[in-house]
Amino acid sequence: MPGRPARRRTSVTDVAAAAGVSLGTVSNVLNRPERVSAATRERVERAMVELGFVRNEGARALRAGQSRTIAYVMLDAGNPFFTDVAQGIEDAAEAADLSLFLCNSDNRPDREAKHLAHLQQQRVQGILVTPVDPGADVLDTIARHGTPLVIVDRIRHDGAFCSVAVDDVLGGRLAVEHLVDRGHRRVAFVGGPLSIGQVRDRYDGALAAWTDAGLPPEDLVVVPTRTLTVAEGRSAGEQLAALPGPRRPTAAFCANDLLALGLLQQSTGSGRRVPGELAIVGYDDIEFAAAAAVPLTSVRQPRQELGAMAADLVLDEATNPAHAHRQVTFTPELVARASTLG
Amino acid sequence: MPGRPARRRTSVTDVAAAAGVSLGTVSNVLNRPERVSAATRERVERAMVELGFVRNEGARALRAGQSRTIAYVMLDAGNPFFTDVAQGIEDAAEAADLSLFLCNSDNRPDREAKHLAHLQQQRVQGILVTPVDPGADVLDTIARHGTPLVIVDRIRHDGAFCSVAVDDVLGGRLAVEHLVDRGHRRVAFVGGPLSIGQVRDRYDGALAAWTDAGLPPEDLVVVPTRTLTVAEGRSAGEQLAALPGPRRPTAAFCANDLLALGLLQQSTGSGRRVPGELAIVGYDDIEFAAAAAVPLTSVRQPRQELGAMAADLVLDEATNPAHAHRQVTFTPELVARASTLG
DNA sequence: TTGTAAGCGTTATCAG
DNA sequence: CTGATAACGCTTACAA
Repeated sequence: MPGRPARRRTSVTDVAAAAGVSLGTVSNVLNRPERVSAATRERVERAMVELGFVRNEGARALRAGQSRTIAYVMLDAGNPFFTDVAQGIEDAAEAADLSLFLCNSDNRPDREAKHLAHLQQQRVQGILVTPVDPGADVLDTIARHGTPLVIVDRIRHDGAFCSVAVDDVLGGRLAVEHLVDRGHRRVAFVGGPLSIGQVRDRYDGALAAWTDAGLPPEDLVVVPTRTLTVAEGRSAGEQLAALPGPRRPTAAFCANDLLALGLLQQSTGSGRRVPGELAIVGYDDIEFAAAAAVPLTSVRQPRQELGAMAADLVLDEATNPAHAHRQVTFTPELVARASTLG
Repeated sequence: MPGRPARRRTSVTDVAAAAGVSLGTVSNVLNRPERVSAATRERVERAMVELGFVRNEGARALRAGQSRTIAYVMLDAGNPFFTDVAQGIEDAAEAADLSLFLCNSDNRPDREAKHLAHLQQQRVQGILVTPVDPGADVLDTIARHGTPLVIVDRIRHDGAFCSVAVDDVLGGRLAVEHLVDRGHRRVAFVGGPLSIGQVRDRYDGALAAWTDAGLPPEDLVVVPTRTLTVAEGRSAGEQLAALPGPRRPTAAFCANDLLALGLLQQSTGSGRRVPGELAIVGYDDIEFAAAAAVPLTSVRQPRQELGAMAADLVLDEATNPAHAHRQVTFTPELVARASTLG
């Protein structure tokens, strides 16, 4: 078995030599084939195949001064919400003939910073990011250095970047209005930490709807969580179960679907009927929400549209000299299912 | 509000001019700082900050002849199994001081091919891929052109690449042995198409265990699916429910967890008790498996280890002249939970 | 210790 | 329509 192919790859020069033309002609075949006679072109193309020529994108970008790549730095690749957003970006990128690279910060600021630095060194055309902290200085630094950057699913209130997000205050409202409509008068808000803008907004919307309905604020019980994960949802369920009967909420609004699924599992697993004894509303409407054993009522965000819009915005910033930053907000929608409709 | 920063970014030359040194010195500050006097170095570093210098990785790689990036082309970013594999790769890559780009083929051969082509044009150090079709010619083409390539979670039987996978025949065995142990004498295998190597192997292992137990092959009923998704799991549930009582299996082994979750949901949703009337075993042990309303018995694959090993293999192929292709196989493990333990 | 110059692979310009 | 040449930003001998 022979070793790997030699270290140096074949270049336009090699192709030119093999085809008996100058390298300018090879470049023309690549970039303006119409300027080359059919015969020559064919000879060059044959040489390319024979030599296994692969264009060096780095050199090309170096010369051109810009690349054909954008990137999305995800907050949590394990959360289906973000992979759906990524899907939307991918489709938009494909339509614009751009390639998309995905990176996962996994909620870690250090990893996020590393990815961002690497991407700007790669001179990608633009960066989409769902940041750990939308206020973080790294983001400004990237933008200041000239790489277009769009914030996805978060808002930066100073308008320093384009951003696309969903109206989470409204989403929180929808969830609680639904529960109030179904007759619940003691409801838990499960989620945290409130320092996350999303969580804060959903809570604010929830509280607004609650008081608008004339209900006492103390009957909207906050069950704080450390993260937005299934495991934390389970432990929230234990906390709820520990409350004395009269103080125990008859419904819970969870800040995302992972929490809701954890809560659902803990509840049914320990014998509480859902929605009979505890109604549950999630947030995001990920695929697993509908697929849960008790299909989950959830607030749906237009995930793919979110991604597609973000892609359009970076592209505009990268190519349109008259670009102005925009904050685009989408409207969420409540999807009622069995977990509240018993 | 001023427009974006000027098109041209500051280069080593600019930094050199600003710091009053030659560009060679700037490069030394970047690459062999010990060769530069402290005073000069500091002057250069200050200039870098002031000018907002960002190293151009494309140019660097061009000159160096190699990049510090590897990539993983995922089969389905929406399947938590693959994001966990990616997590393992990311950790290994970080340890080796490499950056990882993720791409998602979304089960589409055309998208896979596009990503692979783009990556080899980017001259990444190596490519990890879970291919739509491990036998596809594109893979050979990549390798022939000199980019190290490792197949993840699939096997290429001709040994043309390194690969890491899990012993799926054994996994299938474990699942069915467990069910037989629990007394089941009529079992469904839910999964398909059998043209997918994984599915085929799991089925073969299941059948082997079944006949080894002295049970008649026709009592291991195949319920074919078109894809490995939650939706197909649900429709498999409907097919099972439609079978006349005596012909209806008392347990199902699903080719992955998404199918199992769909089946679980359809079953409990239509009033069948799990595991009382139908025991269910999944495959992959994704996080949602344990979090399902009836926690799912599943065959666990060492996902992170799979990813980490794959990263080690590409790295070896990229850097070790004596590299020889290896097929690494991991051993799966059955995790028994409520869905079979009633 | 610092500076100079060549070259990585590509593309665009401009003269033939 | 073709071919020589410069330039993109960086690294690395090698010279000063």
